Amino acid sequence: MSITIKKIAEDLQLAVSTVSKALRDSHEISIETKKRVFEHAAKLNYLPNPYASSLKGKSSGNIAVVLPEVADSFFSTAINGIESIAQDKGYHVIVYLTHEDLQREQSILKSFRSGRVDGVLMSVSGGTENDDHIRDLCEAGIPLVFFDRVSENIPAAKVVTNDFDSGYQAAEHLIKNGCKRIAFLSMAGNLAITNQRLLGFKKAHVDHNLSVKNNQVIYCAQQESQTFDQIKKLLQRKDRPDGVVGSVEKVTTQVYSVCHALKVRIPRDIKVIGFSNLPIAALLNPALTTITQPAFEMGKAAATILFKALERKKIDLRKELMVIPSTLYPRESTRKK
Amino acid sequence: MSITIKKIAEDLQLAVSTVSKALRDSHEISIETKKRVFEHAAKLNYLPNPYASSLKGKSSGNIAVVLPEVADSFFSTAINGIESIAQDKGYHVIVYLTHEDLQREQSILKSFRSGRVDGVLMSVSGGTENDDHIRDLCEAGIPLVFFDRVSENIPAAKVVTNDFDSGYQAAEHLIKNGCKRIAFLSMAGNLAITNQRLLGFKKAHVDHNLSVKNNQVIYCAQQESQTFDQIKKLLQRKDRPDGVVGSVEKVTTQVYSVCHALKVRIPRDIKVIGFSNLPIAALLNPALTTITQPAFEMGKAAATILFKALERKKIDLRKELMVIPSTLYPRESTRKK
DNA sequence: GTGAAAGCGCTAACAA
DNA sequence: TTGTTAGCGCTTTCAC
Repeated sequence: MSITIKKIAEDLQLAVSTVSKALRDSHEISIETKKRVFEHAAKLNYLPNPYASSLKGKSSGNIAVVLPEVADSFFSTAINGIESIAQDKGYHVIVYLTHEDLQREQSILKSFRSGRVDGVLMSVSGGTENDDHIRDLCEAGIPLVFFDRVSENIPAAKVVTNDFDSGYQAAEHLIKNGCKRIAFLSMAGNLAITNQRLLGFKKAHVDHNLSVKNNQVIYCAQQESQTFDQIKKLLQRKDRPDGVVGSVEKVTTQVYSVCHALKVRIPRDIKVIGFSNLPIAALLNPALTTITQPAFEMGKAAATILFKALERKKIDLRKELMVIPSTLYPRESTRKK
Repeated sequence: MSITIKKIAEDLQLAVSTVSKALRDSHEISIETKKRVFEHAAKLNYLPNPYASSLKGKSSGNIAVVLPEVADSFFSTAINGIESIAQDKGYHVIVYLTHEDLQREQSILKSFRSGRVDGVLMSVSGGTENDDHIRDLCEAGIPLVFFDRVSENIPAAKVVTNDFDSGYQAAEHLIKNGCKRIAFLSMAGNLAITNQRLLGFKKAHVDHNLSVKNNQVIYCAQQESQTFDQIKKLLQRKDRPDGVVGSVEKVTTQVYSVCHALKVRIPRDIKVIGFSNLPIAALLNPALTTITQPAFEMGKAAATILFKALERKKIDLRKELMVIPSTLYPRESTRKK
């Protein structure tokens, strides 16, 4: 069996409580005794049983990261940021994937009320029309920090990028490069993030005296093959758009696939800009103009806020809102001529 | 405070043990009582405290996934596979990143002896020259399943792809398409996986009466910028290779970056094939010929083996070895003419 | 400065 | 079929 405090106590002819205190470097214990305890513990490779401490203490040493998916450059980079902070703090990161499924998200969040995790970082799934489960979690007193995909009406800490501005910039970039009929590829599910981007997109049109027709906004399905078909149909219209904004990475790469399949030339026939964190955007055919989010920083920031709340309870998470701007990288896919 | 068994017992005028048994659907308890307990528990939203059960039971309900990094299509897809199985089994997935750093890997593995996780899935880091820490973990009796990047000499379960064959195929593919001087981009750190691929690569050369000079094999640094410089130097040699095999994804995309920077044309000046799980390989400029590993399946398989071991202890993990073949997708980057 | 003992929430003998 | 009790490993009063 593994080494316990009891074993150390016996070996050293001390009481369990003395060893416990010594290990936590309590001032009640003499230097001498502490030294003996530390040395013996090190020799035996003693590791405290996390469950015993959690049962008493109340803190599990775990945080949850709830994501729609992980095979996406934004999320995998964000995990990196989160993990870097968590490792510093000695916390453990439990990853949960919702696959954009509301039911799964609900049952995952519900399980957090068991105390397995001390706090939650989350990017809501696209299927989340209903956010009672998130509200319940907050009301249960479990610290929650949203990042990227937030649930707007819930009073919790939020780390986002400047979505409205980015949508505006994306549209303006295309307009300045000569586009007149720009399609916006959103995602099904009424996400705040894509809504904000769409609002910015529309505002840019207004400011440049262009109108946005309803059929220029496409709500892409979660399923890849369906999205492909939707985009295909879009590009086969007789009034085919001359520009496209992809509101999330998955959708943007699909535009490329469809263009390749239909032999629609980028940027000549159609210009493409996408929200994406792909490190290889510049290597695509043609190089993809991107709005790139500070994924690593956002992960780090969200984790930092969460730990601040975990350490001293006084912080009011409801008021925390952090906006970290994205960057537009112009590349071949939106070149003017 | 949260709902406990004791609370349920009091409400229902039962003993805690009765409630405990009822909740586990024990046959000792009457249908009637079970029904009352279930209903009341549901009404109160009772969730068992995972620490209390773990303290007793011995099983934590957590598994660890130890990875060099997460921003890599192979690993992020593998996590998907792992998570899908874990969610089925009601297990929680704790992710640990080593960043290819031996020390970090050591301290992470050491922490597992505390019992926080019931089992470990791992892909070893490139810096792992020394594997005592892994051996120690196994000897501590914690079930371990390697996937993809295995430590060959350690007697633990392994899920790999056919690395030797894939290396062979990669080289042969280039040779058949006219390459005479093929470089192999390995990774620093003596990984079994890249070694196997290299051996296959060499064997293909022998079989086609070609020799492999030492300077055709490059051991790329962990640091991106250094790798870039190494590849740059390679492509600036007067006897520049006419083909390149990238043994891991990170290295392969770097070849593209360097070619773009140096205006070396693919496939005309140099043909490129890479081990990669990038879903957008076909969209690169030019479309990248890949050896694609069954990442999702490998993750799933590794998790399945681990859970088999966790459920019935009789399985001998040391003997488990599963080989799932990769697929070569020929694309533009290796086209003959 | 050190030790004895209670108890965190749950499970599993053993009793009734 | 149900209840009593001990104990998992640790922390935390409270005595000594």
